[in-house]
Amino acid sequence: MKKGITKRSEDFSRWYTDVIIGARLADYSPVKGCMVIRPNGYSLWEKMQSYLDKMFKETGHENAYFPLLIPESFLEKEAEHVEGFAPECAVVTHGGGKKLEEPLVIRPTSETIIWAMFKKWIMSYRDLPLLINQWCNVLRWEMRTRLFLRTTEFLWQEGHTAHATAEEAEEETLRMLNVYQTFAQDYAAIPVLSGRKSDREKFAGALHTYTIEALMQDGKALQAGTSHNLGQNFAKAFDVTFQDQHGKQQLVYATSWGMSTRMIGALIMTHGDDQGLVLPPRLAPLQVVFIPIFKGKEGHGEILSYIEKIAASLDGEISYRVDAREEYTPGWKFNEWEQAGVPIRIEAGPRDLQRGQVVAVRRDTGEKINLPEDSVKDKVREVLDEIQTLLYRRALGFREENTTKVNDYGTFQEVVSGQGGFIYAHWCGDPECEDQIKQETMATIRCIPLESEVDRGVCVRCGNQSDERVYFAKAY
RNA sequence: CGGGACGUGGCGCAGUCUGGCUAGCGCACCUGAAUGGGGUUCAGGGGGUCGGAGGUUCAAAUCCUCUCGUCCCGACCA
Repeated sequence: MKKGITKRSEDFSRWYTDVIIGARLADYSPVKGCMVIRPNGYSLWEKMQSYLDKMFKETGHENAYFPLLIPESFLEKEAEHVEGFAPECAVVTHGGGKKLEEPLVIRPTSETIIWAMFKKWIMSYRDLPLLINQWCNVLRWEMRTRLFLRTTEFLWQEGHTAHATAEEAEEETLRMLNVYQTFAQDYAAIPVLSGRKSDREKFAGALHTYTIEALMQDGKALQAGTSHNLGQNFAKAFDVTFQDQHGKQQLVYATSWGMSTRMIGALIMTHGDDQGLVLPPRLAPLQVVFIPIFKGKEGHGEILSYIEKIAASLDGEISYRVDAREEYTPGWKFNEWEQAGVPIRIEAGPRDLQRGQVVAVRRDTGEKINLPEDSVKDKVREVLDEIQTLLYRRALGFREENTTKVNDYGTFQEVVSGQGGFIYAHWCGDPECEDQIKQETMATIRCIPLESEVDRGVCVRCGNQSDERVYFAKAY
């Protein structure tokens, strides 16, 4: 008997929502487009934060915090930036019961206020590079929202750096793209394609944008992190200059990069199954759950102390919990913890106690393994690693199966509307073609690979010369 | 903003067309007992005035008018 979760094959969107509700990651809030992140979801976010934060620090960045409210005029300083963000900004017009002299925008991203501050802090080349990150919430007034994927308010991290040269800025942009890629693959077990965005898809105000793109189980792509080379656009807009070694005033070069709670959506849609959430062990807030199997009224205490003893041997290295609730049956608990995505479940009942073993069950494969009492710790550690690896391989296999090299527009349209996935095809570089393709097929350019082998061909849409292939897909 | 649908205990719904019994069901919740290796069973129990306002009527969840809200589809997007 199954209830609660819609099958993926039946309705992927509903499945996605069911998984989130079932795993208690989040819930709908009274405010349209906003969500409440519940403890299960938030602890997952904290786990992500801790790894990312460590990587940011290792690459020389420091955390800081800038205000939520930004003078409206700041947003207007960089032409392309205004155009990109103005429509989705929430604006505060009143405060303290009075109309404000200048409206304040709730940050949709913090480039403007940060660069207003950078102007004060950067005088000389000795002040560079300036490497700042902030963890915060941002607000974007979206038309259509979905839990974790697109909500009006979301949590993220935004890095903002200032450099003396264009080369350094570019290097930084790619370095952070690489951090994101490492995080996605090694921690979230999500294979990603990295590359550059087309001009149409790039960040408003950037010279160019790099992205990591993941493929979800329904064949749609999801942008999971972006890194922007902002060139001197914001330095110009906010007049941020420094004096170089030769005494000359120069404009500063900038980057910014971000990863958001959307990553949780990516996690769900990459690894989840019809039973619910499946978490990669490295990000799972809870890695092992112990479930005592009681028989009759007697002996509950013995089973529990048997479990407690074994569980205690994991302490410090592996996060676990003992679910000793009496009011639920084992089967009920199995389902509940499966929905929550816990990587390993360990059952122990009278039979196990007698044999001096426990039964471990893998969330990813459902495989049951008998573990002798004294080998639990080593074995669990080993299986967690295996799960981590398998999840990545499985996802990678899926992406490979769903990446199609296409040479003509007919096939292109067929694949987009049929199988979906990534389509690796020639594009001439003309935004006009890109637009046409989007209108006709709903597919967009997800990324232009950084180093593609020279592969001469013709644009799928217009037939003009093309030297490289790009990845197309329908996207979230 | 355009097209469609829907608002009835916490959640999901029936009842509305064809006004009329005490507004019903499933899940969840509470109490008790048995059960316990894949959502256990039985018994008992609490909780709604039908999104809101107005109107028609002897009588409105049901008909009419207005209003508010939500969801889905499209134009925008980490």
